[in-house]
Amino acid sequence: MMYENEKRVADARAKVFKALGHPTRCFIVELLTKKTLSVSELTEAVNADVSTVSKHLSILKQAGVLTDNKQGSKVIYSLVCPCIMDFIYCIDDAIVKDAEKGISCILPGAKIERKTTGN
Amino acid sequence: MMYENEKRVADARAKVFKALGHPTRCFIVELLTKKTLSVSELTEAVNADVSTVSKHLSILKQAGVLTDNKQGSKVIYSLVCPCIMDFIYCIDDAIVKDAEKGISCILPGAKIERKTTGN
DNA sequence: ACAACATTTGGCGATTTTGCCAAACTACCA
DNA sequence: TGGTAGTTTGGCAAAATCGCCAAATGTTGT
Repeated sequence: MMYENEKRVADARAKVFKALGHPTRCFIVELLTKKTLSVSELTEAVNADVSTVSKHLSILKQAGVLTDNKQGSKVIYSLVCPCIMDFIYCIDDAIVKDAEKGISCILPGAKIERKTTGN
Repeated sequence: MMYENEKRVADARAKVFKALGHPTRCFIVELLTKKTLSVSELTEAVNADVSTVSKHLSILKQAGVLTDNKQGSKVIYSLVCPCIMDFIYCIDDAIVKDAEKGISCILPGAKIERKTTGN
């Protein structure tokens, strides 16, 4: 963390990870891989206050994970880069491997369903 | 977020992301792609209090990102799964793409050096 | 212009994270 | 056994995050 550039790179990466580091936000990202959704649709899906969801969306957008698109009075959110999901699957693999090796059972009893390439 | 399993998966994923969601921890992970390092070596590299670094390491270990290995009085940390770095590069790509598209310039002026496959 | 819907923003208490210091603990060595 | 280097843990104050409510803003249709 000595040099400026290192610091900047670490900050930029951490910002993205931090944005994804909340269960609701992870879930939102997953939902958006299937199709674009409005704030109210997302709100219903995640079962939280609209204002809370709006703030989560703002954090994800700020981090560059999502974009929004105004359609009438609705705001439609979508993934900037669907590759983010590949990336989440990579995490899943690591989690599952961990569980198998008994190193640390992060995910007790949960089933992770992984999509095949087609979407 | 309605069903138990969805919640558990989101929690597990978020835990990993959260662990990576701090500049110092991101940097530690990057250092460990090059070679395994002891707590004191890492402490010097990141320029923070030993106790702080130790706690960061504990968080990364708890999340399943790192393992440790006691060698004498030293504790050597290493990446559980080097694939985590591919995954960080994937983030970098997204960041750079963003910057290029001007959607959100997350990383003003920083140069991200990406390793080729050989390490 | 008004009402109804969709979303964002401000604010606030509650909780969590962060980073330093001091103290405890462990392993090695003289 | 005492000393020292390496690491972890406890504690605490400062800072950040979270989630809800209320209020403001924007949009559509009448």
